[in-house]
Amino acid sequence: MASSSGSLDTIANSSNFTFSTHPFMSATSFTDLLASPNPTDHDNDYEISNTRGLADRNGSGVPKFKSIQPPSLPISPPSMFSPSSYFSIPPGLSPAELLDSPVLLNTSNILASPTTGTFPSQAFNWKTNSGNNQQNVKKEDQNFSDFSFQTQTKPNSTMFQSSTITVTTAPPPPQQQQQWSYQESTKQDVKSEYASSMQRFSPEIATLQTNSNQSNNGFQSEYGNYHQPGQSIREGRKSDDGYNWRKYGQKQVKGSENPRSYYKCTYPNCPTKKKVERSLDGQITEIVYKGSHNHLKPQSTRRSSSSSVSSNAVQLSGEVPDQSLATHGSGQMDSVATPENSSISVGDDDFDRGSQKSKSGGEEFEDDEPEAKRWKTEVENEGISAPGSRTVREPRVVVQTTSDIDILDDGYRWRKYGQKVVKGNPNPRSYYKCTNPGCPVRKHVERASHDLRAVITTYEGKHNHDVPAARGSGSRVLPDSSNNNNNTNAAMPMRVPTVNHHTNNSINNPLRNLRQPSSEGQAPFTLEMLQTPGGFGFSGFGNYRNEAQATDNLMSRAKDEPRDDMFFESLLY
DNA sequence: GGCATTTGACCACCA
DNA sequence: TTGGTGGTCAAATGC
Repeated sequence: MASSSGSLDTIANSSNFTFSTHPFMSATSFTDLLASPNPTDHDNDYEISNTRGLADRNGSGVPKFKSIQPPSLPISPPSMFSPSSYFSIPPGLSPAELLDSPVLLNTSNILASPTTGTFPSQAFNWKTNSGNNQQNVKKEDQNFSDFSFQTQTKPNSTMFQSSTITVTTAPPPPQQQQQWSYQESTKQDVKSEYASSMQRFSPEIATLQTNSNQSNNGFQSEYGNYHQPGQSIREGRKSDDGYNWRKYGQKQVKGSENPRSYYKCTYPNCPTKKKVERSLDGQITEIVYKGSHNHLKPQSTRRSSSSSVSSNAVQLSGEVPDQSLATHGSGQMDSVATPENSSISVGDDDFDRGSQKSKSGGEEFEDDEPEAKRWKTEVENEGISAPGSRTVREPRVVVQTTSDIDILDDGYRWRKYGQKVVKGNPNPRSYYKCTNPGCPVRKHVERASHDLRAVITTYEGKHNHDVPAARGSGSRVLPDSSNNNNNTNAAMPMRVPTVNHHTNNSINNPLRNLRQPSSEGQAPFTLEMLQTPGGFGFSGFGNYRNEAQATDNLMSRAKDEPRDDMFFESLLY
């Protein structure tokens, strides 16, 4: 429902953001690229799982929908072949600034869910299957830009990353491909990067940008990282997508001649996994991500090892000693804005849910499928595991739905039941209900109109049940047991007690929220809120005033919320 | 020595 | 209940 409320037309029409025609782009259609004899060269190709219902394959075995570049693809260097060159960025305006620009932010009313980062399904509809590739050409072009605007719904960095997605989605010229292979000489790396980006793009991982400066820094950092001459191949493999992975298994799956490798994120307690399927010639034919990173992307400039990750953790703990922050989301410290990676992992339930939605044929957010089955289902639904269905497949990246997804933000499971743009805020407000039977608790989330980096989460009602046990909770052990005030489930990433019929403004007091989760356990803030232009919450709370302003506005609007809910209730029930 | 990868075995899920 | 399959474990191996 809400996921489909977006309008591509709206996005496209409202878009003031234009793509400059890249020399290569003009020479090669997107579709052509997709049909490239060397699919893996288009590592930027990836497929979003939640487009499953939209994406399809033609009979030729070549996916009709190519991957779009993951939103969080590290900002590429400003080289002439840089993806960013696809954008027409006004002189003197940095990409980050552009992203911060109200123009960009306002170009689309289709915002990702503040909590889940969910985008309207149309947002990823750009790959909608249609009959043939030719038809897709224009659609791709159209949706191409649409997609970039969809990403705008994310906070700054997300938007920026999304923009990157758009860029890389464009047919990369041979030269550019080499440029894109910056991080690794291997095609795999690029794909992985896309996948990783996708991860961050996912709801579970709300990527946020602290400020333009940081953005720029991150830009440069990423750039420098990927051009580290001293990076060893091995290192590159580990950090192909910016995260560190450890291969823990490989299998020859039925129905495919390609071996499937299983990787785990090496970050302690990070549940993220991915499986990579490679063709016999070593080209990646499929990447499926499962779960979301609950940590920062390791500094790629450093050796890709746990040490770099640890450094991030230290940074986090040092600047944000608050446990609530650290536990918000997946139960561990989510990403923190850093010059390199101003992102926060909050949850990628959006993508997951989207995929689930497509799987369930309309029912949103069904997430009861056993985790073990989810991988399988994901693949099967994609039609990629069907024997004989693939010859030379386009590399694909699937953001895997995880059972954890819908509990990441506050420990409870939520079902989205509506979305609406309320007065005073152009940003849509996503409405959620607790999925526990009989539980009256609802919440709605929206981005502040004044500061899209601020997210207002309002809870209503009180949970009449405990925090649901996290599926696969066995691995979800909090790094600090003290975070788990409610020992109902030690594996729970975070418990967020609700407040009895009291509207909680998430950004009422960012500082308070950040440092002190309400005694009532409410988790009014989101990590995104912390990502203010000044790196709020991580860099000295430099932009607190903005937060306060947004809060004021939000507070005044909170009064209308009950009626909004009623509105949806009337519509949906 | 530390870390990642390999690979056979084991486990869980499902039909 | 059982076999097939996918996912994970963990010892061995390599870098």
